[in-house]
This record gives sequence, C-alpha cells and structure tokens, in this order.
Amino acid sequence: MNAKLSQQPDTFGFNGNRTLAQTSPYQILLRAGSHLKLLKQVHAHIITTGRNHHLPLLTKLATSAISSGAILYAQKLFLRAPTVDGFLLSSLITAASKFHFPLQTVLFYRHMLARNISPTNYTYTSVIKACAQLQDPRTGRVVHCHILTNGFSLDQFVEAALVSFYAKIRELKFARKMFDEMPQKSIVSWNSMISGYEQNGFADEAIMLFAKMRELGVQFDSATLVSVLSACADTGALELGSWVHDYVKSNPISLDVVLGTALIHMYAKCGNVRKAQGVFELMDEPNVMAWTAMISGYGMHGFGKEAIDLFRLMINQGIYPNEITFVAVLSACAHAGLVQAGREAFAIMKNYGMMPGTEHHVCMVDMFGRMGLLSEAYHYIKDLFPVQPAPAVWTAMLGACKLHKNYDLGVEVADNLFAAEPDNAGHYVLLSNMYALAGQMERVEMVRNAAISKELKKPAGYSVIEIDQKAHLFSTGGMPHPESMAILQFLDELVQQIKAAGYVPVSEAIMHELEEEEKECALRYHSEKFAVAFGLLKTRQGVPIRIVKNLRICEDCHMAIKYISLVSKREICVRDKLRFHHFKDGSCSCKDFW
DNA sequence: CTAGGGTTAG
Repeated sequence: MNAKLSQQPDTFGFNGNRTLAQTSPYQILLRAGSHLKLLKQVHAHIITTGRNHHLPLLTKLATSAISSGAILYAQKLFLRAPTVDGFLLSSLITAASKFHFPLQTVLFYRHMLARNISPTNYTYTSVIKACAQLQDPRTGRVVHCHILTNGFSLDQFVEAALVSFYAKIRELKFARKMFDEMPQKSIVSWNSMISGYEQNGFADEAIMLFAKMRELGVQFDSATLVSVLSACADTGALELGSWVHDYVKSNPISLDVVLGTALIHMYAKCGNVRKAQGVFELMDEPNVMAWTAMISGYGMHGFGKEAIDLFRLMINQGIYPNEITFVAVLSACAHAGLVQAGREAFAIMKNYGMMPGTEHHVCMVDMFGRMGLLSEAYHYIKDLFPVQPAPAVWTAMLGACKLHKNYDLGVEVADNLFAAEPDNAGHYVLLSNMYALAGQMERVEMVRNAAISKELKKPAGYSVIEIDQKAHLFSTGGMPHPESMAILQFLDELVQQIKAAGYVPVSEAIMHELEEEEKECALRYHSEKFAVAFGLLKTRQGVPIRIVKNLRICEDCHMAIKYISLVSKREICVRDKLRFHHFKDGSCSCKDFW
C-alpha cells in the first residue's frame, strides 16, 4: 500500500511532506476547490507572500469563489485587483454565467466594454446565456449587435446561444429564422429550438421539428429526447413517448436521472402510471425531482395512498423535499380526499424551513372544499390575513361552493374573485354560473357586460385523441373535423342509449348565458363527448379510449362519459386540466371529486 | 496556468 495515502492530509489536502511555502500557490488553489473557507485562507496566504499582484492567481481565486457561490467576494476581489486584463474579465464572465449569476455576468461584461477589452466567442456565449436567464430582451439584442459588428455571428457556439436566447424570450419565430439560416446546425442548436418550442407551449412544433430531425438523419441525443418527452407529456402523445423509451432501451443512451424523470413524467401524463412506476423503480439514484414526478403522477391519477407512501419512503431515505414536492403531495391528498394526511404533510413543511406559498394554499382550500369542509376551507382563507389570497385560492373555494351547492357563500367568494381578477376571461363561466345558481341575475349581467366591454374571450375548450399515431382535435371554436357529420350522428344515437340507461343531462337552466353561442354552434356537444364518440367509432372493442382536454371536464360530460363507459363496455381515460379520470363500468376513478 | 451552447418535477 502506498505509504503517502495513509498519511493524514492537512487543511489544504497535503501529505505533510511539503510545506505551504514550498508548494506553488496555484497548486494550493486547485486543492482548495470550491470551499470558500479554504479559498479565504489561500487568499490570506497569497497576500502575506506578496503575490496579490499576480493576476492569473487572482483569476483562479475569483472563479473558484464564484463556483462556491461567493459572488460578492469575487466582485470585491475584482474591484481591488491592482490591474485588470481580458483574461480576468472573461474568466469572471464565464464563471458568473455558469454558476447562475446572470446580473453579475452582464455587469462584468460592462466592465469589459468600459476598459475597451475585446470580448471573445467564449464571452458572448456566456453573456447571451445570462440575458436569457434574466429574460432581458433589450440587453440581449444589444449584445447580438456587438456580436454582428465584431464578426462572431458565424461561430457555432455563439449562434446556438443566440437561438436559445431568442427561444427563451419567446421570440420563437425569430429563433426559428436564425436556426433555419444557420449553414451548419449543431445538435445543440436543434435541441435549443426543440426545447424552446416545448417550453413555450408549442409541443406540436417541438414534435414536428424532431420528426424533421429524424427525416434528415440528424443524430439526436439524450437532451433532444428529454425535450421530446416533455412535448409528449404536454400533448398526451403516448405512442411517440413509448417509441422514445424503446429507443433508449435499444441504444447506448444511458438512462440517467434527467431522462428517467422525463420518462416518468411522460408516462404519468399520458395516462400510464404503472409504466411510470416501472421506470422509477429501475432508477439508480432518483433525486428529489424524480421522486416528485412519481408522487405527482400518482396524485393526478387519484392514487393518494401511493403518493403518501412514496413521500414517506422518500423522507426515510433522506431525500430532502422542496416546495414542489409538497405541492405534489398536497394535491394528491386533495384529489383523493385524504384530509388528515394532507394536514400532516402541510404541518411538516415548516420542519424543512418552508413557508407555504400560493400553490400550497390552493391545494389546502381545494382539499377541504372537495370534501365539503367549506367552513374549514373558508377559515383557512381568512387565517391567511394579512396575506391577500391569490385569485387561484378564490377559484378553488368557488369550485367547492358550487360542488356542494352553498350558493350564499358562493356569491361572496365570487365577489372576491371578480374583485381580485376582473380581467381573467377564464373565470367568467364559473362566476356567472355561480351568480345564476344563486339567482343573482343582475350580477350575471354585470359579469357579462364586463366580458363584452373588455372584449374578453374565454379560452376555447378542445379535446385531443390520438389514433394510429395521429392526433385528432375537437374544438367548439375551430375547424370542424372532416368526419363531423358521421360522428354527430353516432353521438346522437349514443346519447339516446345512455338516456335509456339512466343518464339525465345536467339542466340547461344552470348553464350560463354566455354559452348561448356555443349552443347554437353546429357542434352541439362539448369537445370531449365528440372525441369519445370518435374514439369509439375508430377503435376496436377492448381498446381503451384516451382523451386529453385543455380545460376541466364539466359535470354533464363527466356524467355522460360514466354512462358511455357502461353502455359501450369500454374503458375511457380523460386527462383534464388538473387530473385524470378513468371511466369504467359506469363509474370514475375520481369518485366524483373533480 | 483558463473557459463554451441544449435537457428533468407543479
């Protein structure tokens, strides 16, 4: 055995056979790594040995300090440096950008310009990345101008950084234009473009660009697939998502924690929790994000107990939960009616040094409200004082009032919601329904007038069903499906059948007046009924029907689909804005907690 | 003596 290895290292990791003074300060710095305490000792050493004029040393010291998170220390070092050169500044810029100090990155860049030091391509990529992190289009465009005038616009790295920047500030058309005009497209620029689409809600474009990549035979990698999986999760594209999983299994792509988490998320959001579970169980070292993805997957399918058990297991394994983990846990409790477990989880947040935020408040109110504990929910909101409840908290409370038919409280809550967010068109249906239910017709009129005068349009509801790898979209507002007539006829027959089985449409009287236009529309049913009918027409008996809807499913459709699952003897799975509904034999997995 | 662009959970 090597004798040196058995010797105890001193503070700087030496074996004791050389003294500090004999070792090069640079070596000491390297050994100090990113431990701020050690770095400060090295700094003192540098000063006492009279080497604080040595720029390369100061540079390494400052970048190490940044890597330890001590950006202020690095800034002080910089300001007190006897001289400054381009090497020091570009090192500071890249380090500050890499360790997520975008504001300081831009400030160092300003120093560079003020001292007339020419930036390099390294500098530009870092600064552009910082502008993206800051969501600062103005500075980013200025830097883009500098790039053009200094002749760096054809650098592969700089170009990829610019595409990523424009995608991240939601200038997707411009990002795509730059991307299309790139003579040499690196894999990173493809990935920037695909992830840019996905992150900004254009999952279809992300999937189409990936298809183009395959068509052109461009090699993709793990980062590409992660973004594609997110896009599949967004749209419910299970077939493509499964293809990605198979590809990963049969190719030398390591299933790391990032890719694993993306797969869990995809399977959960495409309706297949068991597959998500399978991926999770195969992961070597799931981190907090992987655990949270799995907990949330259970939650959105109504498996509250599984979610709670997994959360407990996570804690026992010493994984530190974060705010998002608690959102997933509380939401799982809300969707499964596990009030006691939810209270306990909420109570331990403070053990982890966390203050509940809006999302947690929404979950708690939702949880109490769904269970009919309206007064508990309402007191929860009142106890937030002096914190003003966010509109989403009022929305949860309003939904609970409607579900449990407490119209007096509902009107009060609706007034609060309307006052808190008068311009949100998404609330109008819920608001005016509540006022109509309470017989407050002058308030219905007020909401309606506000909507008209502000030209607010509620988001159009749509449902998507994937059949033979092709997505079919049904919407009350958009283009009719080419087979509308046949589907409508089939749907009418279906409605007769479920009426015979006991289905009673939810009374038109409580439907809100604003929906008048919708009733006149050629599509006389909500999009999810249409999608279900289409699915029944196009798939064989025994094949489950999977629908993705952008809004929450309404009471009438929920009831109707329960009956449809009964008369057609089909499993029907609907993902709405919040959660999954698995319909089978006339009942729904949500136990009517929707 | 140095440092790049893209990817995960609500």
